[in-house]
Amino acid sequence: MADTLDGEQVTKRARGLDRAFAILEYLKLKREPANPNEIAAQLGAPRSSVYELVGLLLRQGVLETVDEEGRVFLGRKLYFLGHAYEERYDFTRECERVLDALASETHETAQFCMLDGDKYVVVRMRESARPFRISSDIGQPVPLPWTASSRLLLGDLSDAEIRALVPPEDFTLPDRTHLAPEAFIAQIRAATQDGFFTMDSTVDSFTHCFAVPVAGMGRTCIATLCIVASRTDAARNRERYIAALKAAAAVLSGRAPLSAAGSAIGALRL
Amino acid sequence: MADTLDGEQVTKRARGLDRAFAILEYLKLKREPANPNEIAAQLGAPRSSVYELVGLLLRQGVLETVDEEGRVFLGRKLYFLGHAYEERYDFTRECERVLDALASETHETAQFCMLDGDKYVVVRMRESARPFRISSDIGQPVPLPWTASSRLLLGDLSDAEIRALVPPEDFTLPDRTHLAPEAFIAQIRAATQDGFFTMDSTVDSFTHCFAVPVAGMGRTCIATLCIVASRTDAARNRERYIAALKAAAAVLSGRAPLSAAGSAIGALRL
DNA sequence: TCCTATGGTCCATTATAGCGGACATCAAGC
DNA sequence: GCTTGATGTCCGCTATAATGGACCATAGGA
Repeated sequence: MADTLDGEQVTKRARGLDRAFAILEYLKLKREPANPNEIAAQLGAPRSSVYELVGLLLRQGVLETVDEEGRVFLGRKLYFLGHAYEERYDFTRECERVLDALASETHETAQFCMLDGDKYVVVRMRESARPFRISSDIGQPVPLPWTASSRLLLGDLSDAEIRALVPPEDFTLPDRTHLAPEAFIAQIRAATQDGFFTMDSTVDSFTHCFAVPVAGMGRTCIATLCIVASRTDAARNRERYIAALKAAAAVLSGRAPLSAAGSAIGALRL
Repeated sequence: MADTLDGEQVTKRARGLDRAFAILEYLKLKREPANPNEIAAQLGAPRSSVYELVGLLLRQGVLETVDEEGRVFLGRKLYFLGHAYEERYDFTRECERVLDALASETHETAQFCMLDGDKYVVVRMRESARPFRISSDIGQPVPLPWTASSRLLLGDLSDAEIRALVPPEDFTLPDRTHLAPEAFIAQIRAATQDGFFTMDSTVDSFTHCFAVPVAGMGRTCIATLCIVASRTDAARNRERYIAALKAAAAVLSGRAPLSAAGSAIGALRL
């Protein structure tokens, strides 16, 4: 497997730092410990390199040994760094309150979502009491075309930028059907115009997703607020949910971290 | 300034990975954005190296650009990685509940603390409604001798290991007085024997700290639970607080992450 | 018993990452 | 205007990090 962030030119040797974060990313995705051997195999990276990197990361407390078989997982240091990130933006507190309000008002699952490179991620979430499980966990990257939010998140990019950003394979939906990039872009333009987007979930067959943009930093959409509801609920309460989302987004708009703005553009620079 | 983790032998060139995490650590401590120039100066690192590293970390989303002047801060990717760490241990949920119980029962600030290399850190905290501010933020490293918890956290180490672990300068307390290592070790032995330790805060003049050990993974203390109270409250409720802490620790003991066990030992290996 | 798969260490080679220092820019102070 | 300091870029040198592959140990399975 090649680099996740593929650099400008094809180099023979990978940079230690990039490999290190590939290891962390792998563990984040897998969500359970692994031994260096396995990590190397899954990453397609040289074993000797991975063993060395893992050793370094262990020394730093960025990885931790989990059992006697040498398996490792993400370490406490990452927790502290993540905590410092959170603390920086009192914006996050605002976000929590807005999600609470949304969830208690609609009794549905409410999410705050952003771009992470060329993927969509849920940043914060308030789960409803409803029995069904949600598609995506916090921080787990999801191909953009699979999500309602992406129709808003990419609103500030040109057609060419969108095509450059989204990997071709991401246009294949979970049900193996293919979404034409033109159709995707058309939906983006319409959604950005409307100020909301809704669609049936692509990852299950019984939920419907609502998304509205959170504006800020001179961009029309640096994040989205979403509701995930059962399709029957969604049909019954469509207008109410959209109104609730728009009201919530109004609270948040203009308060999000500046850094959010650089996200998609940063990915394009590569 | 030399490496924070000083390696075995003195090498001329620092490793990129170590520098990178030194940068992250610096920003975590500073708790606000900085430009690469300043980071390099503060770290005593070559500017060209720091500029390159910062560039790489920005590409990874581990750092984020914060303003037009090129200042950077910790990035969203760290938040996601930290979140994955948290999620891994349902132990954390248990911890939250225990802290809530402690806080509501005592109306004091309750903390869950661990070792981080050769420092003490607060991992989780429930702040009381009392007006005074707490000494230490989550994830901020504090010299061990300054804290009540350290008298328990180091209980499994030998005298020699303790002397090797704690940097000499850390024996100088915030009020500039010096604590003799022998006295420190004697307190550790006594506290470990007693199963608790209390002392007036070293960082302010009006609070008193209570700490009890959380056992697990074959060690007598992998973490501590603490209460920070005003000195008058502390005197009035001493026995009650200790009892509450011991009960809370009993709930947690045996459930903490295995990885915690490696912490102090790992630091000694260097 | 041998054979194979899995997990981990070690080492020489060489591409390159980290470094130092030159250079450019801009703003402030005198 | 000239100087100074703070910021960022660029480039060549060389110490060394990343690599491939040999090697070893262990555990099953045939």
